[in-house]
Amino acid sequence: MGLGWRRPAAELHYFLLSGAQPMRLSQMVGQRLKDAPRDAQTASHIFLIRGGYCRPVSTGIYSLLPLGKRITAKIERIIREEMDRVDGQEVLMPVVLPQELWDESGRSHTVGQELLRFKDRNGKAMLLGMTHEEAVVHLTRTEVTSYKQLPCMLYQLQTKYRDEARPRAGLIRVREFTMKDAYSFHATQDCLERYYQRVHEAYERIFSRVGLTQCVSIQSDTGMMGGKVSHEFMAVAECGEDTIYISPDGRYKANKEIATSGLAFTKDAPLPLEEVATPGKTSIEEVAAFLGVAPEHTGKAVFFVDAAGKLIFACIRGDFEVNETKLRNLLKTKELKYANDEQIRAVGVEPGYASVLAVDEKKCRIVLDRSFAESSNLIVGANKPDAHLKNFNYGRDFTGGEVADIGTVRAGDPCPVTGQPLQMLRGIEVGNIFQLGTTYTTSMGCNFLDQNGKSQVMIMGCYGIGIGRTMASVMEQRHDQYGPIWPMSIAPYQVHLVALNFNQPEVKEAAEKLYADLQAAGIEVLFDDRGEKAGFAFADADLIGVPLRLIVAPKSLALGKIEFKRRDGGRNSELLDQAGVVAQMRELVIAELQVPAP
RNA sequence: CGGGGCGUAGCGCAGUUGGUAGCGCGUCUGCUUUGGGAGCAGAAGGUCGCGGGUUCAAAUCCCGCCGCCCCGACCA
Repeated sequence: MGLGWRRPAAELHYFLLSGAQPMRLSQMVGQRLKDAPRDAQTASHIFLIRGGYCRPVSTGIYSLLPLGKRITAKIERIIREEMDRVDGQEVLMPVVLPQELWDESGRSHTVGQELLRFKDRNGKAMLLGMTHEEAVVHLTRTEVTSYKQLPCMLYQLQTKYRDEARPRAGLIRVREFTMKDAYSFHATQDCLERYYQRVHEAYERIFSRVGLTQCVSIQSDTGMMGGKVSHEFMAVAECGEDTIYISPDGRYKANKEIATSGLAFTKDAPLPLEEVATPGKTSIEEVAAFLGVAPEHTGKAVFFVDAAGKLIFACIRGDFEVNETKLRNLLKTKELKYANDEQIRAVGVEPGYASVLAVDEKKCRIVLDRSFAESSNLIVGANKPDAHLKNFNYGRDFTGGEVADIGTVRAGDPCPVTGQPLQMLRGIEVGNIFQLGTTYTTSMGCNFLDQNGKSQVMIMGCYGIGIGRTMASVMEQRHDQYGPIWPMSIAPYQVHLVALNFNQPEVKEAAEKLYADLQAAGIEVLFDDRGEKAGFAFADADLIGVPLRLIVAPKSLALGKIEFKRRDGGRNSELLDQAGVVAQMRELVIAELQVPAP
């Protein structure tokens, strides 16, 4: 195609992608679109499609176009560097795995429909890997057999498939995606914990280097695994699926599933229990309004059915919501559904007017949130239609059930550590790290011989990062109304060269020369050689989001100048001397890559 | 899995009472333009999501299915 590629300057070779040619926009595959598909709603989804970064193939399944591939390649490169810095060794494990491997770990039975299973031509049960603990243990248990080989860490960048119930928001939640997954093996728990900390620091460097402006690590729900430590790295973004709470000084960070508040509840002197008529008032809002009190003076009853079909009677103060994850963890049940009226009546409770007083505890399990048990004189159901009880006091009127923290924290509730009001944010989970322990190494027999020649079970950690999701998250955090504003570290190109009035010989000549000189200086340059009108060219440049932009045009050229504009600088631009442009671009690129000049 | 919405050209959309499909953007050709998504002239591009039914006639009415999006549930 006669792209005029030249060998980059040796000292900058490090920063270039292998085989990364410069590109003429007239030849680049991937149209920019004026309108986004109607279903694209979040910023990253809109710009990923409009900018020609990727295209949908099926629900939650995308092809990456050259622009998107260049960005993910740079993210992957940064990840490789940081994984190598913590002594990781890159491997590649298969996407298609035999089910028998997952039978060994037991996960073929415990994982639900998210795991895509199929049979090969011989009828052998196969599956698509959604994570690779089994595969990596399969490798390690034969390759690593001595304490002398420990600790070790293997990582890969590989396609994962999860048959997600509901993909959404472009690349943020998909079914097929590239993940960096890493697995470490240790002889001792202490070694795992020290290594875990190193990976935590590597992750902080990764997310900083790829240009996330706000990324926090929070301790996360360890679910029924119990006792294991894990952290989620959350990119703060409005469209995030997870809710996180942070104290103003950052000392406390937790996600909705495990967050607690430092709320103190006060006990007033108990008043006599009294029945009041509340005809037709079944919800907290109705009852509170009807009786002229605030919701915090009421008690709410919420009914669930657990996996075994047992009814759960949850009590919480009227102004709080039950946190289903906390309740599920407390009950050690996998599944929790809202109960229907029939199921509620079956234990002798009147829906809408429920009271713990008349319940047979043998038929259902009663859990009381602290907000309910530690408040006084609450309005609760009278367990008969059209009536409530005033001045209910736990401890006096009822003593059964179990008291626990099953409430959802609200924005502004006091931090349990600092007492300051908690800030509530939305986040995208871009990575997680997990002290797995011996779950897989025990079940799959991954052992080593220690100094005494005794067989021991290896202790394991695992560490994931979603690549496409990271790209989308950076886009969520760094964009304006026109498109993304890429940081130099992952920008698809470093300089966007626009030629206006490209049909004029002097423009063409100057632009072609500048294009060649930028390449020769080792700079990744995207050359808009289409000769489109300025507005058209600029709108495309904004969608591509390259940090540095040079414009060759007749007016400035007549003065011996090249116009220079930053993507993050609004519409401001300055004129640079033609002679010094390449050197200046080189300096800026190097400076913004945050590495010392060679 | 529950609730809601949508399937007509690459993208965004219109299509009335049933009469044999159109607009804008994009694409191609020519000319004119050239600093924030230009103008004129011409052209290409459609199993109207799929299957069945009603009818002389279906994008339009009826039945079934599929796909896609949003909210919720679920999520090693």
